[in-house]
Amino acid sequence: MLAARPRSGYEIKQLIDSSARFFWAASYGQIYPELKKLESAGLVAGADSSQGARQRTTFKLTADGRRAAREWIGQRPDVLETRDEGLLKLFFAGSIDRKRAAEIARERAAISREKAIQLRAIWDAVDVAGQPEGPAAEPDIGSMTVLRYGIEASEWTAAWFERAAEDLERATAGTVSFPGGR
Amino acid sequence: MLAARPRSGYEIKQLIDSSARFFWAASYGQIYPELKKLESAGLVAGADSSQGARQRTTFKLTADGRRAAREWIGQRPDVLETRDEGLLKLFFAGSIDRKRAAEIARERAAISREKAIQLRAIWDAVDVAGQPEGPAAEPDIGSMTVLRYGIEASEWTAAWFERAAEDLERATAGTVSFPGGR
DNA sequence: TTAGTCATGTAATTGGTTACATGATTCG
DNA sequence: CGAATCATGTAACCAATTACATGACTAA
Repeated sequence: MLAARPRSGYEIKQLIDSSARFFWAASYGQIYPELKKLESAGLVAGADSSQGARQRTTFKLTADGRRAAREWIGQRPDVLETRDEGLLKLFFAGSIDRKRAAEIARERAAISREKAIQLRAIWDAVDVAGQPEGPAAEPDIGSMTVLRYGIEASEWTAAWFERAAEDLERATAGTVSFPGGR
Repeated sequence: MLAARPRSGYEIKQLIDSSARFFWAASYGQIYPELKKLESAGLVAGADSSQGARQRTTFKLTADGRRAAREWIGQRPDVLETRDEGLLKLFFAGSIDRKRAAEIARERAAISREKAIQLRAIWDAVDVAGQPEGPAAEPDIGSMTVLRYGIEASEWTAAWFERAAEDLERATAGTVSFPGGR
């Protein structure tokens, strides 16, 4: 995040919450100590940028830091972890409460639907803010792609679970057979 | 997992690794201590089921445990966390290494493609094993739904990033304009 | 004036992984 | 006979959240 421009810990947190949160969250308790660690490793440099009595430290990448970032981005992505309580509950519905399965699927659909709405709001905000500065602003292609993915994946997922809920309703109501199976 | 039938910690880990891992992972270092905690809370009961000299403890749900499970599954799913390094790298590509964006998208697609293949293998294994026992076996509807979701979502994601990689290639090669934008 | 936001930070705790240690059994 | 698998467990460590503490500035 410092590669784009110098920022304070507070700004980093804000930026995460308004964009990266849906695929990589972070808290102050992680950000501030990490900035200190990076500074003592010589990868970032902090400079006081207080406004009057309100304290503020902005950090920028050092040459080493920029090199480390380049190296990191050059490596093949590896981490892909998910904790999805909706899937977990659906997974166990059969052995704990069979008839709740459809309801869980519906709730899971709602979660994705809400997420899609939130991400769309971010998209619209960026879209409006990004334009007025002219062609030089160049809305960041990578982050916009990620955002688009977030929106479309959430919508796809919401539709998937809505459909699954219908199938499950039919299956749990009458016979045990599973429509669309195989 | 104990709601379906009594299991040992080892079996729980196996079951997770062969099905739930993709949306909720767990390690021995988590499972064994947790079983002890649940036992002292009276939610599960362990019984020795050693075969000869090979030790083995199977745990089953107590009445309280079953009640707790029902209560848990009755609650609306809440946790939905993701750590996706591919998205993270793509997000930063613009400020660190613009021309790597397409490559990252392609790598991200490959990750989802591999996942889809793994999940398909599980599906096929369950499908074969589940049938011979006749209609009484009743392949668990919830877990099969979850598995189907995993497969289809992974395939959808792989296709999405493949397409995004093509768009990014075109965008980074020539002009800065973003096809398919908005 | 007060609620909201800007701004930084730490302590306690949680949740989890990795690596290690041990040993039995089974199958090719 | 050796490799794989069954089986349990702990210690060290790491990553991260939550809650708390502090205080300045700003806009209604």
